[in-house]
Amino acid sequence: MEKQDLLHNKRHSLAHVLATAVLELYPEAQLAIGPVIDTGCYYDFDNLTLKESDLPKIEKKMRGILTRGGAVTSWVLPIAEALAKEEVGGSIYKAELIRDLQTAGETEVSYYKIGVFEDLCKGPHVENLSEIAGDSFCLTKLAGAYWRGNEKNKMLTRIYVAAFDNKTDLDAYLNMMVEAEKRDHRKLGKELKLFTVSELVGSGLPMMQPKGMIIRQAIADYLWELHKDKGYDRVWTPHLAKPALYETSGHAAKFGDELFKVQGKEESFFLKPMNCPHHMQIFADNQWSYRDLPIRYFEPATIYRDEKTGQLAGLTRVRAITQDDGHLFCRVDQIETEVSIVVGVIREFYTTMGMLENYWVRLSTRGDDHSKYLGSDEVWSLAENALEKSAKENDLPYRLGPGEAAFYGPKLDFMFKDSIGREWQLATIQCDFNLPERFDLSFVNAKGEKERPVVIHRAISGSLERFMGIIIEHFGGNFPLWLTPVQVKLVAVSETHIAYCQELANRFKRADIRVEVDTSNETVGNKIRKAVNEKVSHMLVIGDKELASSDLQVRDRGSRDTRSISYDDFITELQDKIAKRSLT
RNA sequence: GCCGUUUUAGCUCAGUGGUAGAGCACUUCCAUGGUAAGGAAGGGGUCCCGGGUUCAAGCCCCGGAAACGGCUCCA
Repeated sequence: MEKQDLLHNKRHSLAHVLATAVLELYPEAQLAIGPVIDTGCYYDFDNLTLKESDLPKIEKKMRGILTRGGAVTSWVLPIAEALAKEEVGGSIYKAELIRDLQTAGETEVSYYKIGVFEDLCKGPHVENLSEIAGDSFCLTKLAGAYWRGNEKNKMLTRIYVAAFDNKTDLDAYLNMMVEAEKRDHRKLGKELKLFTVSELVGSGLPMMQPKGMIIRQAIADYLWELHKDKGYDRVWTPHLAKPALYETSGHAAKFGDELFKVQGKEESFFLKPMNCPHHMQIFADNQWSYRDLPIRYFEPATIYRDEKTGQLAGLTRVRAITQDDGHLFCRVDQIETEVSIVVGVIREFYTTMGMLENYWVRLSTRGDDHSKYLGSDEVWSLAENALEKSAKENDLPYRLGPGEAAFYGPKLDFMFKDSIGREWQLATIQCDFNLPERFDLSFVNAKGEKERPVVIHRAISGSLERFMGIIIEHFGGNFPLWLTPVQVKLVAVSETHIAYCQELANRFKRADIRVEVDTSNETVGNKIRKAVNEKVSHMLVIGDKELASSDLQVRDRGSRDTRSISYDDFITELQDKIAKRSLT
């Protein structure tokens, strides 16, 4: 048997062992479902109220069951018989699963018996529980989870198990989690003073500290630089609009709960939850000829969404979101060219960030439930086909994502991996025939008739806040030079060297290098330690030796040694790296 | 929003119903230093908020907020 399959079986059997342990300790618990996941397995229970402090005794019970060991046996029951058995036994969740299998055309189902515990299960499992090492797993977390993942259903109690082949693999996994925690953007954001959250300001409303703003602005500037020679125009839109705007667009009906309402003296407004309707009004205030198209608007714009409190998180899920938003108004025959231009920008941006490796693209289409979407079937196939064709022409590694479309149109969603392999949905290109219809947008075609433009919605970084959170973790706080808040730190050995440090700092500043001088009344060792912890790109300790020498002694981030370089060469090196947005 | 956990000094955290603590940071003084923590003194508290129990609450109970781990959602 393949090693992977064996691990899968161990995890699967562990889910059953977990269920056995829970039933032994809490006989009234009702079983729902217990599948295998990437890092182990989980089991969902109803009629079970647990605290995290209950997990150790469940874990202990599981080890006891493994120690007793026992062969695993299985058999098959006709589906009607199985259903009757579960219904008589009062297992409502198992009965529901069986009824679904019945509807799907199954005629029989299998059962597995592990020790004394029987469960409906399609298998496969280990042959004997003795195959599972008692120290190869641990219970990691307790969570609520809706039955069948549907919010309308009852919330069950879920216990997660981390499970691997052996203790070494388990420890490696747990260790990786600890490493991931070290680069958590919330932790680094605090340590490096990049951003701040204030309970007084509000939940989901982080603020940029000066050092965080340097990074954010560098990204925003770069994004505009990537667009300015590609026919884009900058626009600006206010942060409020009358409800009628979103009633027209359909956002009010779709996202009503999540729009912030602003009450004026006489009128009420919504804080804008997105920019497309505003941009469409800018487009609409012109008489466009087909010769003018495409029209391309770009605006890094802050929008506001009243997200449910439980889903707010650091910078990655906030209530004030700054999108690097752009809307292209074009003819149908221009879609592919425009998509290609955007794909080019995306590739360039993510190459610079060192994230283009192993990316993939989801062609997000309409799901089966068409009531969730605007517009006719014809228009949707037109849009979906246009995007698929563009994906093929641009050699995008794409897969279909049914049900993942926006309510007004299909999308190409770009999924990138960060430096520790986590995947993020970032850039997006969306093809929209519906909002132009709703806003009655038009241009005059070659025949002198009014024609409806297509709108392509696109974002490269997605949101500046979220993207910042992601690159903080991607770089682990060790930003490439062009993004580093402090590019050069000067450490004065003693008071007598401060004047020279200031003079040197001014020369760096004139060369557009971000420099800081540590003049504090501390030992040199302590000042060096602080500079290292701040993750500055380059550090120069300035004392008598440097005063006497024409060369600089530079200590680069990540190195414990210094190198000797002339002032001019150093400046050239820095300016060159910054201009190229070099990753190293 | 739902399930679970957490909330004590600027930061990281200890504190077991009986006078509010440590390390780092900060201020002052001494030390004038050479590539990851020099020494001393000092200042700093709405123990998340609101109720309750108790002679007495940071600690126990109830309600709420926020953060975190999940679930759900994500234009």
